[in-house]
Amino acid sequence: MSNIRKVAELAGVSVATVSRSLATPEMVSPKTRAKVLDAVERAGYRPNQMAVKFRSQRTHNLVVLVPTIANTFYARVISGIQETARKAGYSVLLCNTQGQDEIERDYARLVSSRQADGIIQLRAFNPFSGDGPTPPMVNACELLDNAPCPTVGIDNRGATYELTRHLIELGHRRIAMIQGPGQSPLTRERNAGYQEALEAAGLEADPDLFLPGNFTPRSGFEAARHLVDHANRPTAVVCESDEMAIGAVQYFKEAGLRVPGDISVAGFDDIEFASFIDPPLTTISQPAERFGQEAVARLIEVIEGKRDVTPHQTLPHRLVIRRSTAAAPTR
Amino acid sequence: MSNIRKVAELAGVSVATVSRSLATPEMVSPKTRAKVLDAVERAGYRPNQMAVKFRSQRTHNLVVLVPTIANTFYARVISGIQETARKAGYSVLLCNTQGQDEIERDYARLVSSRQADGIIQLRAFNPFSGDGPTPPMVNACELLDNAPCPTVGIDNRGATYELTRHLIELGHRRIAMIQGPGQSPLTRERNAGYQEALEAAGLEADPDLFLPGNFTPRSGFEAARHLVDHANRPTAVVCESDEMAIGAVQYFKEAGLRVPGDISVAGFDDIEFASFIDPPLTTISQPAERFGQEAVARLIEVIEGKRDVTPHQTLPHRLVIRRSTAAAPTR
DNA sequence: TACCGCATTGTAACCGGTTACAATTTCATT
DNA sequence: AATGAAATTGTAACCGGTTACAATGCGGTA
Repeated sequence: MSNIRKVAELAGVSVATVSRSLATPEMVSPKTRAKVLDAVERAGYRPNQMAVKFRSQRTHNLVVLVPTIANTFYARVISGIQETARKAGYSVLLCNTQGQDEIERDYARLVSSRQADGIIQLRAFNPFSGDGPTPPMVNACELLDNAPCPTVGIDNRGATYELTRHLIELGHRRIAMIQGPGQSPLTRERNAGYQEALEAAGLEADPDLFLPGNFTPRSGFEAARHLVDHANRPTAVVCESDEMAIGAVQYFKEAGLRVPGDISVAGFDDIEFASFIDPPLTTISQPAERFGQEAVARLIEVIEGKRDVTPHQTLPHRLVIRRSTAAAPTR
Repeated sequence: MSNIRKVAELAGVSVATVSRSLATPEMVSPKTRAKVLDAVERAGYRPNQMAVKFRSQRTHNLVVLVPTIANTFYARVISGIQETARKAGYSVLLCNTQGQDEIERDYARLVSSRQADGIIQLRAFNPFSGDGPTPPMVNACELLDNAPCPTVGIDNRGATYELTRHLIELGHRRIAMIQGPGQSPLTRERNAGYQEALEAAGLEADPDLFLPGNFTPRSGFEAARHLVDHANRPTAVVCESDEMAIGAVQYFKEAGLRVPGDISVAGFDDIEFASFIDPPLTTISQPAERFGQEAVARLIEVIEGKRDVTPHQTLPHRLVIRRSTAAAPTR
């Protein structure tokens, strides 16, 4: 494999001149540069980027921690990350972590071992906690409380409030909630928005209508089963993801219920399939690609040592009303 | 940032001994190793992996070229890649290419510039063509003809044949086909399987029933519109992806047709949503994660210079019959 | 012609590891 | 105690770039 010294020899100049011809051409006379470029061509020379990165102590790699790439919402965020990173000259090291702390800590070591300049986390977990000062990191999707890093997201509480309120305005009084996983701030925020909307309307929150889920269609399907079995069935369900909403709709239909005739279902995220199922889903649309774009922009600012990087960035969401929600059945 | 020389000084040994204590502990006496490990601890030393990679000329990075990460089938393949790569000590550089040759060639340079050891391509395009000898590369998903590299996939022709035959056996005579994008070998193979099944049953292929698509729900939706407008509407449709099948089903239902009562729809891939829509999709299940696993295994073999790496690997598919296909309506 | 300043080019140190080879130590054997 | 092989450790070159600093070349001016 040809290196800079071979090129220097071929061109009859020093290695420094070769390096400068490629990196800072304005420092080299046009005549010399032409000689060098010709030698580069003849030698089939490609700079060894590992050497460059090693020498410059800057890898131009970004680590992205994603719980599961098979989630279409995350896929959109990643597309945004990828696109912006590419434009800024960064490569993306994508890590599928299944939401496991241990795996995330493991991948986070890519930064500590200087294989990457920074990290974008899509989940509310700090893989560096207790490890000294946090390296450049940004959180996309979730707005953390007392975050150790800048975050990008929507107003989850407000969005869920709107979604719930939409159902209340349609006359629903018993409204169930199928939650996201664990006790992530995201789930907490959405739960809070739901509760607040009920309270504001003077409705009682029935703990039996508060079901756990994990963002997969299957978990929505299972949760729906519980609701149908419930003595006092709700007339509407808010789901914290479209995937779960799709699973729930499917269970209701299999159980012989009409959506939205007998029960209204709302989702969250507005994934592409949301408008291609029957009935098309009422949901909250999030600017997922922009999450990725902004997250990369913030991260690069941190990496480049910019001061006062915006700590929280709240992007706009949008309530999208489709046909899965309708007036509550008149008992 | 502490380096190996600081540790050596702290431990009172040479840098070589520090290096050996970490990389080949059996070459160092237990007593010395203990001293070194203690010094490593005290110095908070983390080896600079960029230096290691640069020196060893092996990056342990793999580039993955994916047309769009937002496709749940590709997402599964990537999960398989990721998992296997991780176990083998490789990191994955994920590149969303939107199926554009130029972007792919660009990312492929990550290998030529020695930022990665090899590349996994999910599309039928050789980003190195005309660039001298092809670096380590493997193609997952598509079985190329005269491939420049090992490939992993299913028997697309056979699978589509089975799927079409299933519809024929249900009594369908007019069967439409919504195709994949462009003239990829994958699309060609599937088209061929469809044609062969028709021929074998003595059916005429109507070119009007042969519609273009691009794997998205929207393209399936649009293609379905053409079919419904057609004077002599088909009674069944084979789609080359579940996404398109879901879009098609949605259009048929909006147009007042019953699926499968009036028209049967079959998909391809068996994505997670396939069983969570109404009606659940008849489809071909592919071992997507295994594509990724096997592709990585083959690629590592190539990288490590193993000879006679299996050139084509055909994995088993499975016809999954659900409720979106049924007997043809009796005129 | 001698001298100065600027543009261009060359020399060599450096980044942080790995490893070939040499030097030293250890320890069983004679 | 002397000997020698094996185990352990040290020295220094090396990977392929970048860049500080020194050296050289060139044109213009006194």
